[in-house]
Amino acid sequence: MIDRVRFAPSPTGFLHVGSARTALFNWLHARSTGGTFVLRVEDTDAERNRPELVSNLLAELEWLGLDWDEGPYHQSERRERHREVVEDLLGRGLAYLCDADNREVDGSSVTDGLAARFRMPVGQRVGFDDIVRGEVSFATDDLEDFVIWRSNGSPMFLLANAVDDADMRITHAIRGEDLLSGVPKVLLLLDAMGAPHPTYAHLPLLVNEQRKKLSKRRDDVSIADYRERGYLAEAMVNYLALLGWGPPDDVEIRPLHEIVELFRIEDVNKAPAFFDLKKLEHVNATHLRALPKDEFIERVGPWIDDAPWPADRFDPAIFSTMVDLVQEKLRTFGDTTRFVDFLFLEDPVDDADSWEKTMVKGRSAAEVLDGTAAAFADCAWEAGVLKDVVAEVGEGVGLKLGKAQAPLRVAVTGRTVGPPLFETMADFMERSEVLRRIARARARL
RNA sequence: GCCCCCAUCGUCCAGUGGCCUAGGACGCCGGCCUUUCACGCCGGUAACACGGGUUCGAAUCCCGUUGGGGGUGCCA
Repeated sequence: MIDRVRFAPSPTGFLHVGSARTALFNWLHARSTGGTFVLRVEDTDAERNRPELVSNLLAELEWLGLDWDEGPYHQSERRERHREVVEDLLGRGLAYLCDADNREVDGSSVTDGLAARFRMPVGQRVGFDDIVRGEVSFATDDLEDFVIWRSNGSPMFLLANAVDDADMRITHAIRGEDLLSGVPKVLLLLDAMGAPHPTYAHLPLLVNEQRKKLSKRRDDVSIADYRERGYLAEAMVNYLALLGWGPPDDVEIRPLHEIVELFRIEDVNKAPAFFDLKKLEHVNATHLRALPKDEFIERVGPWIDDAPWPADRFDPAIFSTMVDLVQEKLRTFGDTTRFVDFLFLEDPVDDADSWEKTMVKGRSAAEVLDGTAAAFADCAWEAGVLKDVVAEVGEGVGLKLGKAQAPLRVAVTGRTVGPPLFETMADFMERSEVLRRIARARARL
């Protein structure tokens, strides 16, 4: 029998990184074992039963490359089946109807205004063998009768979850540890239906710096936000795979297809993992550098289209050459424009920190600008020559090239950080424009 | 409160009784390279929460303590 796993998100309007990690681990298990990955939308709550919320979710899963084999099924479309199970339980006395004050009411069919509760057995212990956690058990005496059908005529999550897992013949329920304590109730429900138990694997939670479950309010948890900031899908899934799992050969940064080969759900750890943006950036930068130039240019397109310069000043040919100079310096696609914007902007940006650092606190800014302006006026317009000129001017005021080029760089590009300066000026900028920018900066001093 | 889970460098991962004077990665700190930044290279910092057992031997097994987290809805 082949394994059947499912990702069963509740549509909240966006894909949360924790959910993405759960989806990824389910997908990895399916792909690495030749199993089936089912997508099921848990929208029993009427509030969440909105198509546009679901389509966002699907789009992000597709972006991550997590393709599903079945579904998406919608729990909201299975209400009759859920009702049937509830009424069966009522008929057998395993559940009972109750009113708004939680008083038991006679009857064996669900009616408007009445909820149904599952009757918790007394004195039992419900246990299971979790793939990542081992043996886990709960005493039914610590649990209470729980609602399985709402008075508004809809099934509750646990009921729908149990019925759907059974009907869809799910063999492995791989999901977040926050759902661990709901397992005994589901098991009891499955037993009542005479359905087999799936094997559970509860993944450690993703936590923030305070070691609390990642929260929508305080933390950056939206996959879409990371995508928009210029993170690569391949970096995102690569990093997510590293939270709670590690490759046996210690090679952390690698393509998804290799992870599929190495992944085993039994190797997942139990301890919560901190979502470390610094490491994500490192993983992303590594994948970004590895992109072939053509592909980089194609994929960075949206950020270029969105750049702060006037569209008619942009020159694709210049940009293409600049890619050779800046691709290795970037951490995300979103970083790209600030490395090249000075070439396409009328005037360089005014970056306060850069100005402060070189023009105000730096030594001899005026002398360097005056000296280079004078020498640039009639020297050969070649990178090597420009470099020699700046080195010479620097020498005159006791600065090495590294320091001497700083004011010039800020005058021309607006920033202390950027591509190699002399090559860029010689190849892509007019002498007159460079002189204009030097003069412009000099006037501000 | 009650129930459940967790516990190796700041962080992620390795380690499943001897190969551990605990390994890799991110970060951080030095150095090299260098026209900035980055990359690359070299080096460094830094951990088995604590206390009892079991054993010839424990990061690895057991118990307890402490700490942290999750759950405890007619949300999922």
